[in-house]
Amino acid sequence: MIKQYIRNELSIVIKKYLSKINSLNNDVIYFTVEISPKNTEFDFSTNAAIIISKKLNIKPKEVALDIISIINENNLSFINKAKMDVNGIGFINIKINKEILYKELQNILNQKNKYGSNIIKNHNIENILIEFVSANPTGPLHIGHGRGAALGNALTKILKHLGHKVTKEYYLNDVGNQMTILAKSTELRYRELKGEKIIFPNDYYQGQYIIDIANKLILSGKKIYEIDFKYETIKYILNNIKNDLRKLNIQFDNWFYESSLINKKNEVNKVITFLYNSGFIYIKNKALWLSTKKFGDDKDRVLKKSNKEYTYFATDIAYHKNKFDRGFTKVINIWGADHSGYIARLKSAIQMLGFKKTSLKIILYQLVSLIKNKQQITMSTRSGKFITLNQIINDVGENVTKFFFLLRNPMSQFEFNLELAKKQSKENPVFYIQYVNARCKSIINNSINMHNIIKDINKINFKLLITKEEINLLKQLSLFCDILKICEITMNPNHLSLYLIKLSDKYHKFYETCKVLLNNNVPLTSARLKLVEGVSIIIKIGLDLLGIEIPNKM
RNA sequence: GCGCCCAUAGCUUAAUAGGAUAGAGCAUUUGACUACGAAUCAAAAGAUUAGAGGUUCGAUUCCUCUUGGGCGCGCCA
Repeated sequence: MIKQYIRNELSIVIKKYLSKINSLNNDVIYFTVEISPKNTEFDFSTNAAIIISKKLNIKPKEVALDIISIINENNLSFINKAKMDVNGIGFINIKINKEILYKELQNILNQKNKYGSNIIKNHNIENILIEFVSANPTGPLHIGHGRGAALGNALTKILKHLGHKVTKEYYLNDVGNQMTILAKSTELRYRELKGEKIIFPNDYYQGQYIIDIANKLILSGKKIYEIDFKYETIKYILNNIKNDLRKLNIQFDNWFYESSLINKKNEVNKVITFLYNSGFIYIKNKALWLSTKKFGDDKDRVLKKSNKEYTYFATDIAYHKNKFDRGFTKVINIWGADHSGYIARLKSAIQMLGFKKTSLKIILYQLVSLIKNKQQITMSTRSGKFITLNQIINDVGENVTKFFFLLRNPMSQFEFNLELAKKQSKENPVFYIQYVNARCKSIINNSINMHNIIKDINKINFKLLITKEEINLLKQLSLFCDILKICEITMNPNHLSLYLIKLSDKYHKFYETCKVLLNNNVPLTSARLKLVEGVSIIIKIGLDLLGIEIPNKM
């Protein structure tokens, strides 16, 4: 939390400054706390003076000098001293008290895998529903679903760790045309296998898995009139989807069936009535239209078709009302970019229902294309041409697959090059990080044979950790919680991945220069051992939050 | 045609609300295992941030245009 500490302390200093110059400015000031550029003796820098100078119309240099003198005159707990940047732009360079680094390491050692949890203040805790994957049960998961799955899973873990209440949900579209076509596809394949001559239409599901299902049904010995093709097909496909997710070690708290909104409670009807009474619905060409344009959509949308059927959109509104009615304060949807055009209408609808626009957060990720043998393969379930997620996991492993996604910004398009992924798997950053833990554990194991090692944290002299490599490592450790906060703000776990790589880098450098187990220096050995233990704890928490397993040996 | 998104080193990419000299990894070149695991470390080289304007103390980031790519524009789901 080191950046947060510094930020808090700076806020106090700024208040002092503002009262000193009799400013009545009460605006919230957003300033950055950055790691200082290389080749300075300072640890962090802030642009606070520049930001303030803009608001008050004073020269940044003057503001900076005033703030710096307040910092240097007072005895602060986190900031040791401050100085103006070399070019005199108005940046304030900050040197921290090393004590806070040692203190933070002690926090890590005391709290172990709970470190960083519950740093959210009570009134900021949200009850979050996060919906992801939600692939239609019309075929196996492919690589694109894997990206959504990895993202949702990691984000959930991070938000939970920070102290939010999070529920993971999979929305299952088990209604509509596509289901009818799916059932008929299986039935046709079944009859084909029974020896009938059939013509298999082009717009039916072409995949091999449909034939597999039909085969299974034949083996069951049931007569054709005894078989519920829709039920059996969905059951089979769903089972496969669950298996794939299990392989990635991803479990959902809820499987929400679209049909449940229509069959039992008729929630769709209720929502439409409500919207109608609120005056948001009109009739045109014998269909019911929702005036989503009023809330920023490109055009109005149909809720009930002229043939009396509901549209997908109508049930989706009911679904989202259902989410909020269950008491969730924040609803997160993770969608592929092909759904981007759908955001405006859904946001319109939830506002009509009286919910805040911001309580629904939609995270888009760009679609994944796959390169195999230098050929690009686009994913299409209907045509049956795709590489399944299962194949990828088998080829490159579940940890590498997940990390491959989590290392990148979700908004960047990326081509999953199968050959490259396999080739790189040996030099993959995952192993770089995991190797840190292996080295940590190895040292800790070897230390068992040493005598007089101090184990009581309170008796260890952490001030012995003074080399450049030790300090850099300690600093990196103390940034962990700041990174988690950034992941929360940006809703993007890739900052954590990058942080772990950076931490690994600092650790390997430390490992090369600072021998831990020294026969002639028990106090230093003990202190360094605790540092190693701290690193191991953070690596373990971090990888766990990303959903990646960590072996003690490799 | 309209809308959303993307473009950074040969390749894969980073940059938290506009901050200082744009960070990494792979590949290339060089050096380090008689110190806790060399799946590592040290070093070299590699960038006009697609192009052109604009906004300002300051732009990869914001605005406009151009080029190249992805996705979406149903009474489908």
